[in-house]
Amino acid sequence: MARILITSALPYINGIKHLGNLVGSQLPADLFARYCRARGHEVMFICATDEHGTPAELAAAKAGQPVAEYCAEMHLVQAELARGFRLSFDHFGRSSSQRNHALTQHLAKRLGEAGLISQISEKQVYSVADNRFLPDRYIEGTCPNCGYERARGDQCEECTKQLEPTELINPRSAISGSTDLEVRETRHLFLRQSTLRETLDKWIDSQTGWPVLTTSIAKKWLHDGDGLQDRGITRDLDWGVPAQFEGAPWQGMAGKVFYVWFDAPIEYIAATAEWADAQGLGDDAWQRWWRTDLGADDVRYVQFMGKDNVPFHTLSFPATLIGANFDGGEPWKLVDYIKSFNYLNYDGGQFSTSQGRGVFMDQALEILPADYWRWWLLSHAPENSDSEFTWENFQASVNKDLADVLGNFVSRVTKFCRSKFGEAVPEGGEWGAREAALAAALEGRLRAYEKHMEAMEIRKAAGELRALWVLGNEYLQEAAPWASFKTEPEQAAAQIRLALNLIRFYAVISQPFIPDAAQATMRALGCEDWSWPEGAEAALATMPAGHAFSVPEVLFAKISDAQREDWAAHFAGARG
RNA sequence: GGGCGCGUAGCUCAAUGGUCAGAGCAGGGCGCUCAUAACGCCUUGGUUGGGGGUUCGAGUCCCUCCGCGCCUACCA
Repeated sequence: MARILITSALPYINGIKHLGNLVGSQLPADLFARYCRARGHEVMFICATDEHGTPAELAAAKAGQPVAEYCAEMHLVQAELARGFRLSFDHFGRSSSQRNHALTQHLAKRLGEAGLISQISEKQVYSVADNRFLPDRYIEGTCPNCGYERARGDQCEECTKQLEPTELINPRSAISGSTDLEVRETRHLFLRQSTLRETLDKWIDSQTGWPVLTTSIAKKWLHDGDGLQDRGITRDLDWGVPAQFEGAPWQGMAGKVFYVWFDAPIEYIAATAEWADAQGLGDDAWQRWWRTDLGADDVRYVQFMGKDNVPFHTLSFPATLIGANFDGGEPWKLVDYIKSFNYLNYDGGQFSTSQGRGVFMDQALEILPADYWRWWLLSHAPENSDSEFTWENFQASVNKDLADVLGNFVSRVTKFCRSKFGEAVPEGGEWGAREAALAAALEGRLRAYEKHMEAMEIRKAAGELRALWVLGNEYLQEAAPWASFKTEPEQAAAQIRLALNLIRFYAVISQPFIPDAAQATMRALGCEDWSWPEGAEAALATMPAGHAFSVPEVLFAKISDAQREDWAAHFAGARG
């Protein structure tokens, strides 16, 4: 048994996430967590909402709510959707928690003591009407290069030229449209991660088997241009972790908060502390996952995220943890493996939150149960390149894989048994060569499935799982119990006894992908033995003759052409 | 502009430099009748984006061209 710490990138608080977000971090993390638990490992699976930053404040303002209230509500909404998709977090925290406030300030203080924090004064655009400093992209104006009138302060989307906000002609606030802008001086804390460049470089080099996507992005940031740059870790905002606090090794930061990308990853740790609090446990309960001097030395830590999050997880967060251990006093657990994902596109374009294009988590659950989405998304996870969602492909995959191959197998076996032997595992007969061959084939594919799951090769694992389902149909076709029943009912009984146990076998191994269907199947079988099959032969004898079961409801109803067309039209345009 | 990646069957995707480039779906044929008109077997389909090179051997390595995507440090 191993101890495995799993974190999913934190979903941002300002709205409901779409399926592209889901498949890029939370869903594959859940798959892995469920698999690890099923194999008997001790798992800590952590996620949280990322609640700080300008977009959260603006979303709250738009909703006419105080930001704290808005975040509290949206956190509940996201937590409910996570439950809807059966995301099995041990704790779903909030980056605005007291635990995160305390830990963020603690780590910042340690970094200050290590000499890794500097103060830099810089000029930023301030909007008088909005009463706030504006991030570059919240300033709009005419592009000095191409004349596009809605160019953003960081880059013109029309001609792709990178800009400084002060270069824009007729600049205005993208929030209010106000042109009452001025350049003001402001001081901020910077994380001197440039001094850790070599350390980070060596650390990344020492990792083996990381996805190319992960290492190439990290290397780019480490070596591009002048190399890794120091990064501002504070902002002029109200909502967040105050950068000025008792015992801080600096002055003059009153009214400022830490930048979200400083405090968000720290929330992985803080959320584990929130978990311990919720369980009524002491600090040692979470420290044994995060401090290698306090029990975490045998922990394997795996992170899941979309490619846009890679720089923060390969560089700034490790820099924070390494820096905080400058004197060897606080050895924090660093990540062992980063599984990163490309993007999922929607029917020829991108999912778009602003344009309401694509399917969002709440809408998805309104039209179909979670398992349908879990299966399609995971079996098409964008591991090697961006992948694409189309309704035709979704309908075809779900109908064929779930309804025909798996669902119909359960149906044909249980109904045949009910009509010929009644609703109990039949007795009599013996295994023959065909049954032994099936057991061997199942075991071979099961080992391959396990290998892919352990390597987090998600699409390959899904393919192997499907192939395992197919073996059942092949066996049934060859064994033909409907024929043997007429001549040798004992033989048919042995075949069906095996087939019923095979259904349980499928429920157990499929549970990480389709937990609800697995539950429903086990309930119908009246079986509570979820033990992972070590040997196929023994696993196929779990339910003995005489064990009562019932025929389950149809596990997966098919998606009709009419439904598909309806949804395709409905989700093409604006949300709602 | 710079960097990274991708381009393989109608579709979605596989293939440590090494048999005839594979699988699922879709298409075609046959079989079965337990089952959600489901299942099984067989089968059609490719100049691996174009061109050049290295090699005994290239989907894979190098160069070049075409097309697409992502990142480029103040969105998170």
